[in-house]
Amino acid sequence: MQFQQLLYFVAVAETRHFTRAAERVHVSQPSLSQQIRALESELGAELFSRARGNIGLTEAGAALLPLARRILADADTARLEVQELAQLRRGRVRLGATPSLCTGLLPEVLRVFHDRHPGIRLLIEEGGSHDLVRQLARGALDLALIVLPLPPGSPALTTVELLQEDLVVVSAAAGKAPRRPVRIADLRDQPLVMFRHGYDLRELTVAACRAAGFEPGFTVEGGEMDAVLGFVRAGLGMAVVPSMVADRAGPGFRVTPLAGPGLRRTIALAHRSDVAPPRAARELQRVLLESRSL
Amino acid sequence: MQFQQLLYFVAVAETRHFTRAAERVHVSQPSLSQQIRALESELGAELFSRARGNIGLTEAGAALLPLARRILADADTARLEVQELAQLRRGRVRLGATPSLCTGLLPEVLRVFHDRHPGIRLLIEEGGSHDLVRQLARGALDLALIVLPLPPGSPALTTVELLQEDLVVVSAAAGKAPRRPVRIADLRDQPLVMFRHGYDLRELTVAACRAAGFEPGFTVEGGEMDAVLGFVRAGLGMAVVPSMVADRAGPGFRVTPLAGPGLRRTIALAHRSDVAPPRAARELQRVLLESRSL
DNA sequence: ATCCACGATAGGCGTAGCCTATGGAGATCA
DNA sequence: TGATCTCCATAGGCTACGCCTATCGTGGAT
Repeated sequence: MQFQQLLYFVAVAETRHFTRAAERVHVSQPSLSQQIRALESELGAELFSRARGNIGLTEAGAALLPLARRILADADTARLEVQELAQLRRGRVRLGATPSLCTGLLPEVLRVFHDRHPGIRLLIEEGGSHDLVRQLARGALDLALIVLPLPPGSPALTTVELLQEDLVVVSAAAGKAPRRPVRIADLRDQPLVMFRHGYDLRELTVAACRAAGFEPGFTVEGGEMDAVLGFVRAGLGMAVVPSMVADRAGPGFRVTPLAGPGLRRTIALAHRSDVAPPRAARELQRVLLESRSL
Repeated sequence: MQFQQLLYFVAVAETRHFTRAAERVHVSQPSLSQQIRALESELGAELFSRARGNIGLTEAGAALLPLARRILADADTARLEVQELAQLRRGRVRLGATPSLCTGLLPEVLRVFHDRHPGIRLLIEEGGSHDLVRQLARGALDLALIVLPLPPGSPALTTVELLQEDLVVVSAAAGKAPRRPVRIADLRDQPLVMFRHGYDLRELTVAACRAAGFEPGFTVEGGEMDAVLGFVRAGLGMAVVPSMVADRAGPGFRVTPLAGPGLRRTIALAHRSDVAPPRAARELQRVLLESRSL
């Protein structure tokens, strides 16, 4: 049984005419006749009663017709569905990102992407780089924005550097924070507000303090980015955050750059190396990389 | 898109393994790979993520899978249905027969047929030969038991002689009917009970009387075979009926053969010449012809 | 480092499906 | 009745596709 045989069969059943059916399906009449014969022979029953000038369905033909129609319709549906997925009219992308990027970079980029491909659902997984890497490997994410370098022992991921961001110190506008760049060492004995475990920023900041020779102390600890900023504005202490976040934090903050080499972190796009990401994920990756040059 | 491509696709989706899928569908692994590629290329999307040792469906593949399954299931159903029809496990025969045959020949033959093919519905149309011929031509009947010769101007029908039956005179057992064969001419001035219009027996009997030089008169006229026999038994008159019917009529009747050439009629099976009857009808025809030799 | 498992690639073969040309059998009309 | 027309079936040839075997390439395991 072949699709074109069913197609020809339906055409003959509907036109009650071999020649006209052949025209309708764009094959020569003998080819159509031959295929109908082949179908009949395979099924072991005549499908049409071939009376001169009055072609009609046999019982077997009548039984086959609705099934043939449904099979052809399903095949069309299949083509359409897959095409829509391929053409980004439908689908989804599962994107992982660190909390700071979720508030900083993503909103604008996702808006652009959504405007271009309104049919694609965007599923955002907010988490630390470490968790994101694991989820990528598991196939639970298509794409993730992570902080380089990858933790040691990571599965095979392909990464593309997206941007580097400087870390800055934010404090309450009414506070006593200096305006000139500060060194990490200057943070010794300063009240600090710190993110919950899981934020790469936490590990990075703590490591920097230790490198400068002191163990930081936290007046408040835990909470997401917004909470931390709130604590800072309330005067509970300072915090080290990406400059991008600090810039958007609004009034009530004093932003102080870090002196010397400062602190930077490299944000990269990552996906599994062994599997090409879905079409929609590749497109989102493109949009993300494109956003870099804006 | 081809059926075997969908079959291979489902096999790979279910085994998550090209080599094992190839074994399952009994083709070589390269052939299967090639067909999957062809399908992917036609649909314009990858269907599988080919990670080492972990073949998985892409979104497109996931969208296709249920449709592919349904298409294949429908194809199987189609094969099965048509085969059941062809193998006489299902279906119907529309058989036309004259009233006398319905009561005489048919019950036994239909019982035999039904025992052999319990899935076939038997639709019996009782009517005069003339009507039956018209219904055959219209395609409303597959097969009919008619009286030969065909009326002039009949459409193209193929007939097979089935049997010849003698006509006899039945009368009430208590009546004065002679026991020796009678001639048609002897029926002059005898009270006759006659079938309704439409019975071929009526035309035949009346024609025979006229040929013998008289116009028959009827004491009762109309009614089906059973009614006529009832009138005869009640002593209302005699009737000319097929010997087969007379034999089964039971007690209360005297059966008198007709002398000389007598009256015979030829019963034949008829079907349209331009269309082969359905499988089930051909089978019924076979059983009918077979019954002749019993 | 070597081997193994597994999917991809290459090349050859047979046939299935399509084409054009033609046959043959009912309808139709002069 | 015969000529023509219509329409499906048949014949023969060509191409392309699907299948095969043999081999390669590459990750993962020993």
